[in-house]
Parts: sequence; C-alpha cells; structure tokens
Amino acid sequence: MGKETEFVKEIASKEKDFSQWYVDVVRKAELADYTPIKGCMVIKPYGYSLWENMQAGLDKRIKETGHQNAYFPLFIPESLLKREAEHVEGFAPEVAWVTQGGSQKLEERMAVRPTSEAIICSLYSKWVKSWRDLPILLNQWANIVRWEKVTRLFLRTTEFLWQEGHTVHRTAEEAEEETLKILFEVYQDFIEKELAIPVIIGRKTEKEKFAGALHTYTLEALMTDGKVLQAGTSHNLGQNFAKAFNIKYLDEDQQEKYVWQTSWGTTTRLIGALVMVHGDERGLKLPPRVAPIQVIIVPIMFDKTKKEVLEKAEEIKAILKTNFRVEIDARDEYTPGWKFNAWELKGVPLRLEIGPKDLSQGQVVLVRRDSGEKITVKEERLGETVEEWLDKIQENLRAKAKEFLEENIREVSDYNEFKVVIEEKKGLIKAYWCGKGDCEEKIKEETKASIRCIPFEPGENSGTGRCIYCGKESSTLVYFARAY
RNA sequence: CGGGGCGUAGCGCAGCUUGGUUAGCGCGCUUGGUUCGGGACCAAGAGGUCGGAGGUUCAAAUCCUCUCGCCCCGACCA
Repeated sequence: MGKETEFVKEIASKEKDFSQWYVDVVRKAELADYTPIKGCMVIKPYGYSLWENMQAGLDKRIKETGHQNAYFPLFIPESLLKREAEHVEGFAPEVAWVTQGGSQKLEERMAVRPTSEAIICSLYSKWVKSWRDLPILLNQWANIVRWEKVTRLFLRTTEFLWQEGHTVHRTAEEAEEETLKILFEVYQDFIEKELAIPVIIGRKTEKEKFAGALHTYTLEALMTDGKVLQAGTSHNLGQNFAKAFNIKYLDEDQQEKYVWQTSWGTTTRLIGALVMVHGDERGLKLPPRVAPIQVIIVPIMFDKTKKEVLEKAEEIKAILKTNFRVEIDARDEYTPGWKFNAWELKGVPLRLEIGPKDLSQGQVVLVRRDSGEKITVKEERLGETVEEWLDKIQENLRAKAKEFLEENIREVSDYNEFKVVIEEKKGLIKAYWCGKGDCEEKIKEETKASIRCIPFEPGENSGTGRCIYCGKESSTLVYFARAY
C-alpha cells in the first residue's frame, strides 16, 4: 500500500485516524465546510448536488407510494409543542427558542422546529372531519434545528436538511401498513439501490424509540470503522398525537373516532454514511446513481495535439451528456496526474482519458474509481460501455458493503465475549435480550453498545436463548452496536 | 455539559519553555517561460489584526485572566 498512499497528501489515513479522515474527505472533496456559526455547516455546490440527486431518488419513491409534498411553518408556538407530553420531554433539551420579533418581546415564545409533528398535527385537526378526508399522505422537505452539544459535519449539526412524512389514517392497521411501506418500499429501496448501502432493519426498543411514538422502525447501516449509523426511521404514532391535538373524524358508523398516524424521516446525514461506507484511503467513492459527476473527461494535452484532443473531448462529452452526468477537466494549470488524484478524492466513478494516441486509434481510456481497472474502448462502443461500467461500479460498491456488513455481524451468547468483541472487532452483535430496559441500560453503560434494533425475521430465529446480560430465557434476538 | 488536545498567510506546520527591532518554512496563489498518459520544473513576486478581548511590561505570537471555535473521549441525539 505504501506507494498507493503516497498519492494522498491531503487527507489523514483512514486506517490510523478515521475521524480525521472523515473530516478531511468531507472538506477536501468539497462536500461541506465549517461556517462562523457554531455547529452549522455550509453544504458546498458539489455536496449539494449530491444531496439533490439523493432528494430526487427519495422524492420519486415518496410520490410513487402516493404522497404529496407540502410546506409547513418553521416556527412552532410553545403551547403546541407542549401538547404531547412525551414528545416535548424528548425534544426539550435541544429546542431553539425565538423570544423576540424586531424590538418586541413575543407574548408566547416559539420553537424553531426540531421536527414538525406539533405544527402539522395542529392543522390536521382542522382538516380532518370525516372518514372521507382520510388518509392524508404528506411529506415536506425542510430544515430542522436541534441544539446539539457536540456536532460533526453531516452526522450531527445544529441545523440540518431532511424530509419528514406525516400521514393520517382511519385504522390502526392502515397506519402500521404505511409505516412498513415507507420502511421497505421507500427507505430500504432507496438506500440499498441508489446509495449502495445495505441496511439492518427492525424495531427500536422503548428506550430508543421516537419521543411520542407507539413504536419506531429503523434502518441501520454499518460504517467501515465498525460503528453503525441510523439511516432512517419510520414511526407508528398510534393515537398519541391524535389525542393530544384532537384529530377526530366521524366514521361511517356515525361514531367519532381518533385517527391513527405515522411520521418518518431521512436526513443529510445519509451523505455522511455515503462517505463512511464507501470511502477509502484516497477519498470519496460515490455510487454512480447519485454521483454529481459520473464521468470526468481528462484530456491529455500536448502542445501539438491539444486542439484536436480538446475538440474530440467536447464531442465525446456532447454524446455522453444525453445519458450521463459528464464534465471535462481542461484546466491548463494542472497535469493529468494531479487531476486523476483530485477527481478520485471527489469520488467520481469513471474517468475517461483521451490523448493523441487514443485519437489516432479511435479509442479512449476508461478507469474505474472503485477498482482502479483500466481499459481502452473504441469510440463507437463508448456509450454502452460507460453504461455497463457504471452499473458494475454501482453493484460492486453494494456488494463490497454487503460483504463487509455480513463479515461484521457476530452472534454472541456470553457477556464476557460480548465485551471483547465490541471492543476489539466492533461491528454488530446478535444476542438474546430479555426485554428489560435495565439490562439494555447496563449493557450500554458497560460497553457503550446500544440495541440498534429488534429484527423482523422471527421465522428463522424462532429459537430461544439466554439474555446476554441477566441470563433469563428469551426468544428475542437483537442487534447491538456502538453507534454514531 | 465533564476530561483531553489544538488555534500563527488559502492549507499543513515551526517559533512560545527562557518576552526583544523586519514572525519563518513547505504546499498553494500571481506573473513569465518550459511542460502535460498517475500529484512537472525554472525564475520573479504577492500574501499575516499570530482565533478574539482585557491585563502585566519600556517591549507580548511568547507571560496572566476571560472568551470564541474546531478535533478526540464520555453523557444526549437524526
């Protein structure tokens, strides 16, 4: 590896200092940077372009499953936020308050939304009268503010971007069905297919669920440092908010009933996941489906042939542009080698080199970011080859991540072994749990590992075992890990 | 919010212990020229409220107090 790493002068070693590597990649790849405001980052054009591609993939799925976008206010009056007791208690420590408008002190202070259940439910109570008004299936793309004590680029910032869905249903079954539909058809499908990140799916424990929800489903992704990141959540709110906000409808049977609700969200945090799942010593590695630039053309410009090479590069760009996101790096002041490294750091999936030798032979050179594999392609086969290779890269990234995930799930039945594994190997541990919050808490205190989720698959694990902590007989097998 | 570390040119750092005239180095940047298939080279230049505020002193990047920010490890979270 020695010689390989010599190329990377700008970022810390992923092997030796993962945290610093992460920060370096985010900044040097120009995804984001710090700002004069504590805990708030700027998402730079390259990073924002990535986010836009991610938004498009999510938005498409959200709409395909019958939802519409809307936009609700940034501010939430304190009285509304306080309606649902568990909810306000959960968010209280991290709410930012507006107490003054201009020179006037406000009669009632307003929260800058830490999430929008309260404001949206207050409107739903106005909108819902009859069973014919249901369901309501809305999503909003918005910014959120949570006054976090410790922040990290993309992973935890004071202000962040997300989408939050808020739905209202007639029956409990319908709400549960919605919660699961979002989990699988929207989130899992998007994260695995577009981001090439495999996820572990399941239900959160009481301790870990959303404040105010009946229960929370989650998608957990494993980062290459062995810690997991919650990639998305889908909550079945039951009737908690319906009762707090008085959302009732008159049913066909002439009975007045409370509605059943869900909410669900994913955030710009997914960008952090992308970095930490696929990145390597040389920087970012972006899945082609969401990469802002899928093909970067680097012309090899000798004095005598510069003009012809550039013309050909433009011609190729024009052809590829109909199907792919492609750019030319024709900057005079950098050598090809420098450009190769720079675009690798930025994670561009495919590099296309074209020089005088290629010109004379009607070919170009293609190089994969994920494997380093290099081939020459005849010009007439370029379009199909690029398409094929982008697909292969997407699939390879997914397969690599999947392999890493599977290698790092370990079933453990002895608590001492648990401690050793979590400390030395990290990753996910599958173990039986008695269901008591006490055991969950003790394990977290002693090992820093939390229960990430209770997986769905009871079928194949219908056996029983002993709680990893107290030894009590249990049929609940759960995933533990240290998390971001 | 507790423990630790850091803050000096765009980036990475030296100088601080033991205060002293003009604050250095590498990369980057500007100009000119030669280059270009894996981070090119030569020459000449530009660039600093030493994170901020206050204090000690004839004199502060250096000593003292306060403060802001970032990173790491904990408690909290998407």
